[in-house]
Amino acid sequence: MVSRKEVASLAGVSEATVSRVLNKVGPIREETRLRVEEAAQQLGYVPSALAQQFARSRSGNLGVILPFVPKVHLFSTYYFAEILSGIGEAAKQYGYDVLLIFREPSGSRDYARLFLAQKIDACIVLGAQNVPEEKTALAELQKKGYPFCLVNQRFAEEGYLSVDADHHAGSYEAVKHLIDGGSRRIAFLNGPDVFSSSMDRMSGYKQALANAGLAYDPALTLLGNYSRKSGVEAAEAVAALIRSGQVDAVFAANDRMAIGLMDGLRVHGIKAGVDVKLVGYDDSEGSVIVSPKLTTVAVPFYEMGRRAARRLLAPEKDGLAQADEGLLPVHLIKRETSS
Amino acid sequence: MVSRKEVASLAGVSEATVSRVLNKVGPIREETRLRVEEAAQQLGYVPSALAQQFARSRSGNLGVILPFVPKVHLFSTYYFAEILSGIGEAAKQYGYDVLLIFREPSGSRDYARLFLAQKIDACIVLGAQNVPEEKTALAELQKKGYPFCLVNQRFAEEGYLSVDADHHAGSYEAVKHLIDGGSRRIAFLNGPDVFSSSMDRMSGYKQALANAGLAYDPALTLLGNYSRKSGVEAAEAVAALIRSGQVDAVFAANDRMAIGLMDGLRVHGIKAGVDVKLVGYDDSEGSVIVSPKLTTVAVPFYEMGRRAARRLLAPEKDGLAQADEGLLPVHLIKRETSS
DNA sequence: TCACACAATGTACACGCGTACATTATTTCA
DNA sequence: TGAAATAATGTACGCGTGTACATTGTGTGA
Repeated sequence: MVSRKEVASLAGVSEATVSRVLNKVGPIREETRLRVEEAAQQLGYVPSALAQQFARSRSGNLGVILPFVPKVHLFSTYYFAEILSGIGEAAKQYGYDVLLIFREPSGSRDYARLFLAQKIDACIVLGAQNVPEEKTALAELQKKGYPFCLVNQRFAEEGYLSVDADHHAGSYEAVKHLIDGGSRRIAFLNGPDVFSSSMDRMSGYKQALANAGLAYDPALTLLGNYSRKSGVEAAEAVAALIRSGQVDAVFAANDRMAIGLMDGLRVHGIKAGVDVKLVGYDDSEGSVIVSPKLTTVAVPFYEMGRRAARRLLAPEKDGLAQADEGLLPVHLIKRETSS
Repeated sequence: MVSRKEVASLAGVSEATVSRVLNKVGPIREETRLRVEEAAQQLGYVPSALAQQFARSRSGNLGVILPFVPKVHLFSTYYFAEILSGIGEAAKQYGYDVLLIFREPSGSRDYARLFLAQKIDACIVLGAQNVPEEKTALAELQKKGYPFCLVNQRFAEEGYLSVDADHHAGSYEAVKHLIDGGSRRIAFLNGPDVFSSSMDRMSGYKQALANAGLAYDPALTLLGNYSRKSGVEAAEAVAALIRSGQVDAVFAANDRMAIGLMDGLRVHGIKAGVDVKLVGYDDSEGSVIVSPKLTTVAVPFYEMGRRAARRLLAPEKDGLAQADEGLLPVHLIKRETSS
C-alpha cells in the first residue's frame, strides 16, 4: 500500500506539503503542486479514507435507517427505492457516502449509538412511527445534538427536522375530485395513525367533506396497515357498505391497499371504476398496471429523499435550508377508477 | 467524548486491559473484567468505529454497487430491493455495514479505487453488464485480489465469484409449460445480451423448443430492454405475428416487459391469456396486480443477495462457500395468462 | 539596504485503538 | 520449596492523516 510518505519522498517535499496539495489548503507554489500531483499520479496514490476519517473525526457517512417490514423482505419497494435514490444523489453531491442501517426485527432503536461510535455524521430515519420507543430514540438524538431528519413523518410538538409532503392537500384534492364527480358517500381506508401522513390524510378527507357540506361519518372510515392484504381484507366491509347504499366511492391512503381492495371487491362482484369510484395514493408502479387504472395522488418521494439529505449535508452558506422548508406539493392523477 | 482512557482510569487498569476485555482477547481475571465492564457502562463508553477501523485497517463495510437506471430513479424496485434486503441480513450477521454505492450516470466504474481508499472490504456488484468497461473494471479487482461478487450475472470465461439463479431451467420450464398447454408458435421477448441471464433464458427457450421438436425461428425473438416501455413497444410486432398466425404464445424475459406487452396488445385488441398465452419472469409485485394475473417464474432474489454477502463475509471455517455454490433454483408460478 | 509582511514549506504531534512484547503474579509439578 | 509454566496485566508503538506552529524563502516599501 502506497501512502503519503512515498509520495512526499518521490516529490522531494514533506508529507505536510503533499497533504496540502491534495486538500488544496494554504498557498502552494505552482511548481511544487505539479511535482506532488505528478508523484501521486505515478505511484497511484489514493488517500486512505480510514485514516482521513480518523484524523478528521468524521466518518463522511450519512446513515439511512430503514424500517423493518417483515412481509416484503425489505421495503414497500417503490416508496423507499425512490427516497433512497434521492438521498443517494444529494449525498454524492456533498461528498458523503450512504450507510444503510437495517432496523432490527426486535425493534431496537439505539440510533444515538451510531453517532457515538462515529459510524455516521448524520442520519435519515425512514418509516419512523409515533410510538414511545421511537420518540425516546429521537428525543435522545435531539438532546445530544446529532443531526437527523425524518422523511414523510412529523412529530408536531417536537420540532424535529423533517421533510414531508402535503398529504392534507393531497387527500383534500382526492376527495374533492370524488365529490366533484358526483360522489356523496365516500369511505376512507386509512393507515395506522402512528404515521403522521395518516393523520394528515384524515384531516384532508374531513375538510373536503366539510367544504362540500357533507357530514363526516366515522362508520365510513376503515383501518388498514398500508399492505395489499389489508386492502383485500377491507373489501368485505366496503362491499357491504356499497350494497347497502352507504358508500359510492372510496379513498384509500395508499395504492397497495387500493389495489388490494379492488381485488377483494371483485370477488364480491363489485368493480372499481364502475360500481364504485376509487382513488389511491402514491402513484406507485402498480397504479398504472392495475385494471382499470387507478386514480391516485403522486408524491415526490425522490425529491423528498434529496431534500432530507441536503438539509443535513448542505453547508450553511448554501442557504438551502430555507428553500427546503415547507411541505412538498403532491398532485392528483386522474385515471380510470374515478371517472 | 469518552475514550478508552477514561474507562481505564476509572477501572484502575491500563488501556490495554480495557481493550482486551471489550474485545474478549487473552485471559482476563473475572474480577477485572467486571470492573472494566462496569466502568465502561457507567461512562457510557462506545468505542470509536473510526479508530477501530483505522487501527485494524479494515472498514467493516460491504459495498453494494447499484446500477444507474435513469428512468426509475434508482432501480427496478422489486428486484433490487429484495437483493439488497438479503445482503443486509447477511451483512448484519457477520458484523458488516452496508455501504451503498450509486454508480455514476457517466458510467465510470473505478471499483478498485473503493478498495484502495479502504472504503470497503468487499463488494457486491449489482446489474453488472458484459461490456468492455465493466470487464476491465472487474478484471482489475480480480487481479488485485479484492473480494467481490456478482449477482445475477456471470462471466463464464473469467471465473469471477457470482451468485446466480438457474435461468436456463426457469426459461425451459416456462416455455415447456406453454408447449404442454398446446402452444406451438412461441415468441420470445428477451432483454439485452449484456446480461448473462438473457443468454441463459435464450438457451432455455431454445432447448424447450428443441425438446418438443419445434424449430427455433429467429424471427420470433424480439429484443427489449427489461423496461415496461420496451414491452409496450414490442406489442406492435407481436400483434402482427399473432394476427398472421405465426405466434400463439409469448415468453417475456421479465414481468415488466410482459406487463407492458399486455397493455400494448390490448390496444390492438389482443388479450393476454385469451388470444395469446403469456409467461413473464421474476414474480414481481406487478404480476399479481395485473389482470389477468401473469404466469411467471419466481426468482429467489432475497436469497441471492444473502448468499452473495455470505460468500464474501463468512469466515472460511464456516464452510459455507461450498454450500453456496451452484445456481439457485427458480420455479414456475402458473396464473391466468397461460391457461 | 533594512525591516517587515507574507508566501511556502518543514517539523511535530494528536487522533483512539489494536497488539507485540515486557513484566509481574499465580499456579503447577516434582 | 523451587523452578518452570502459564495467567494476567502493563508499556510502547504503529496505523496514515490533518494541522498548529516553527522555520525559511521572497518580495515590498521607504
